[in-house]
Amino acid sequence: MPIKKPTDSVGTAQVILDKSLPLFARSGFTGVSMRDIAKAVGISGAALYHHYSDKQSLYVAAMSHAFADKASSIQSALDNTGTPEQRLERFVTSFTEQMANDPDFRALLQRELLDGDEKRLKLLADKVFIEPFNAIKQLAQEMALDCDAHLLAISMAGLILFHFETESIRRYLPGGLKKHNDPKVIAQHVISLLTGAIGK
Amino acid sequence: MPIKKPTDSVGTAQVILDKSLPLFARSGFTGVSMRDIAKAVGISGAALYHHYSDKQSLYVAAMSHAFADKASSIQSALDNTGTPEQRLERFVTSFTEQMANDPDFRALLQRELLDGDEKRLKLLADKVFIEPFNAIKQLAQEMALDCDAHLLAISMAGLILFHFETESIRRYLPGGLKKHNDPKVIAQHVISLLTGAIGK
DNA sequence: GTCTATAGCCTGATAGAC
DNA sequence: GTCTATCAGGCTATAGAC
Repeated sequence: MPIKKPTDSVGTAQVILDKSLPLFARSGFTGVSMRDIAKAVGISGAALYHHYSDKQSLYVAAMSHAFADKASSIQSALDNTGTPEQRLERFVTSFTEQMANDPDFRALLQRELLDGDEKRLKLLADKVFIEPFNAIKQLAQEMALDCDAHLLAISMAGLILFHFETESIRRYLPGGLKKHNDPKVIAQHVISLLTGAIGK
Repeated sequence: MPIKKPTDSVGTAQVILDKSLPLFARSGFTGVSMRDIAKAVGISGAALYHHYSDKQSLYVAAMSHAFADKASSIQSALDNTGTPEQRLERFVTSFTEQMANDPDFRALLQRELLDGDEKRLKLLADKVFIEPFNAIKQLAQEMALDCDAHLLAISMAGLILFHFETESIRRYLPGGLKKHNDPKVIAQHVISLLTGAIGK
């Protein structure tokens, strides 16, 4: 049971992050105003500045908060037990499921790749992706010794993420079906492709 | 030699599209002001409204213009001569090269996938991607009869595009090298992966 | 910590001269 | 077709009461 603090400022600061994150994910930094966030939180615009010095700080805090949560859950799919094939299957299935369940994270990631400055991208890399990326690289190396592990690790992530990125337009492309948005179907397809079952 | 028009409005309207496109690609719809565009073109803000009724119309016109150009050049890499393997190799090489040479198109595509409304996404699908997508689907079918062609076509495009999407962050990920941004290296990697040379 | 009020700037868009 | 001038409103951020 947490000790009751003399002020409730910490609580509000957290609520601001939680409420602003989906707004930033949906509309981007320039597409969301401090008024929008204040309205979503249920306080006045001026009160936001009691917790964060400016809009940029609020954005970075919201982003860091969201990314810190993801880092550990991605990592959890990467234990070292079993054959490389089993570990690949486990990782792809888990990562696909996690991405499917978090559209806000996906959108925020895409926006950062487009608009993030050096500092924010380095934060994103260090805080979220370096550890799982290294594990995937190692996995990639075990499965394909003669292939550039960095390239393959990127390809693995891209194979999964691109299906979600294109969800909005696949609806208008021939052969697009509901099941193509099912994480189980996507994961199985990616596993087949990566294990060379396709095109051989 | 074109007949000289009594007005030069067509010329200016085109210049506006050409100058505004890189701005929209770099900063997005909400990140660019009509004043920014006017300054880039070299006319006053008010003059823009002589050519386009509002900001949204200008944006859609610029987008359509850029996408119309791309459609034919993507299509040109998809003739039907040679074995499926040769056709795959030719398409991947050409598509990768084209994407590498047009960062504005890539950025605009990513932004539309994030922010495009139904109407714009349908336009993008019909005007740019349906034809090449069908050709890739057919190619995919010939190379992997038991695999969902729609899924595989998306994967092929994703394998290529994701390497460019992550250019900004791969710099901070372990094993990232300059050569990973070379379209020849990327294309060769994707071809290897798709033809099952990796992971088998 | 939160409020109301507001400063100062930038925005999309328009009016009307030339 | 392009200009200058301007409007009405939204924006970030601050001041000061409670």
